[in-house]
Amino acid sequence: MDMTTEKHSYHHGDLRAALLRAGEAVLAETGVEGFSLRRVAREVGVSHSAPAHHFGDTQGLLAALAAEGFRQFLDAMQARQAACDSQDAWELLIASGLGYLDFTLAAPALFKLMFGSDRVDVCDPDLDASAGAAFDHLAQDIARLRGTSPYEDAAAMTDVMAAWSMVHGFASLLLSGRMHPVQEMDQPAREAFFRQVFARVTG
Amino acid sequence: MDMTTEKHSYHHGDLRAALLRAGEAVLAETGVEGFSLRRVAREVGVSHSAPAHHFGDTQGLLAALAAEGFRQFLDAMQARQAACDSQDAWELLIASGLGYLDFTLAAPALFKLMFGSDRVDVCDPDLDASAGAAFDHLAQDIARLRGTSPYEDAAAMTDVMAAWSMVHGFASLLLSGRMHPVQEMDQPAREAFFRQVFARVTG
DNA sequence: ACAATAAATTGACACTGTCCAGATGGGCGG
DNA sequence: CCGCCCATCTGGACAGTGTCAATTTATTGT
Repeated sequence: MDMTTEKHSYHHGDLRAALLRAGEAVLAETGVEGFSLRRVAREVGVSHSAPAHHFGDTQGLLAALAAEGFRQFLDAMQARQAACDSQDAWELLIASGLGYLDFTLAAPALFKLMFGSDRVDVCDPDLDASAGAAFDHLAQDIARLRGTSPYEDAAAMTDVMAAWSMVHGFASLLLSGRMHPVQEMDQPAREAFFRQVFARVTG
Repeated sequence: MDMTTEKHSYHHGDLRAALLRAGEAVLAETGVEGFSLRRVAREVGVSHSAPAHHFGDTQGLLAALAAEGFRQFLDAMQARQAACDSQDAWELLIASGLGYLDFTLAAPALFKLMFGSDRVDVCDPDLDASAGAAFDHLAQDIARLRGTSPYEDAAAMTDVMAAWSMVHGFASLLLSGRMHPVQEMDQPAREAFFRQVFARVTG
């Protein structure tokens, strides 16, 4: 009766996890548009329609990958904050922004999938939850900075949207290849430039 | 001679323009990921491989569509500025931002193609030119506001990047469906909210 | 042990993009 | 006026793709 508890090896071991791992690799290699379910199955060494039993269709697997992506995304922001010397609220917000950029540059295809693609089922509850957790993290950063929760204070929510728009636009344009001046910078220069840009958010 | 729709010309007047028109419609209907070259050909009423003679492959047609998109994009910003009462530099910049949003919401699939897709040939010279023209427009807005050209003054270029990141992030998140509070607003409320957010850029 | 059932395979269908050999007909020099 | 060249367009072929249906395989509960 137990449905999907990872107890023992069924046929493959646990195909679901293997498919996710291979799916992420294929996504990184081919991009969202070139992503192929059959290719992922081939990579793992199972038949072409094995994935359907775990994820339904392509949208299902991509939604699972996007959900996993949002968790890594949150991790990247928290990692930067953990490595932050100061505990100043503003420095911590900057750290989140730098983590945002870290993730974007480390996993561009995943980033595009999470934010740009039509091929992912946006109604997936797991995806919605992990995306919500990432949003909450940013809201918390602003709450620490402003002293009020964005969920109660409209002005603080405006701050959240401004900060999010700024860092997301910066990351997104960087990936789109249309921000030539910044693209040629090395990492330290790019981060210094980002600090200058992001400083505008507070006013 | 006559360029209006005349039926069943064995060599079809100008197929290139017809393919672009149909391509835009198909793109709007199916999105980037569902875009199909054969579908476009079917829509126009020619054989499935006719488009290749004008655009090479799918990337070629999509690049042409993206280039056309950047021109409409520039038009949208200029239209808002033309309808702007004040000639104040700040108000004109805001108008560009509102035009940016107009275009994004009117042609979401085209927007995603222009900025997010891997399926477009980014080296296409026509695409590069029209994208550059749109960028120049924004640079001019900042030049008018700051009194110095971004191409000569690094601080002004930082302003350009900040303004562009902000409006692009806002538009992009709106499309991605992950900015729920703003999504439920009607147009006047959304524009008022955008003004609040965008005001952060100057400080 | 045996049957129920989840997991994975196989085959089919309708698509897709791209290549290639072949028709079609307009524009050009003669 | 004719006939030829060649860009334009056609239709078939091939290798992929996603998704559905019917089977086979192996694990689990009783």
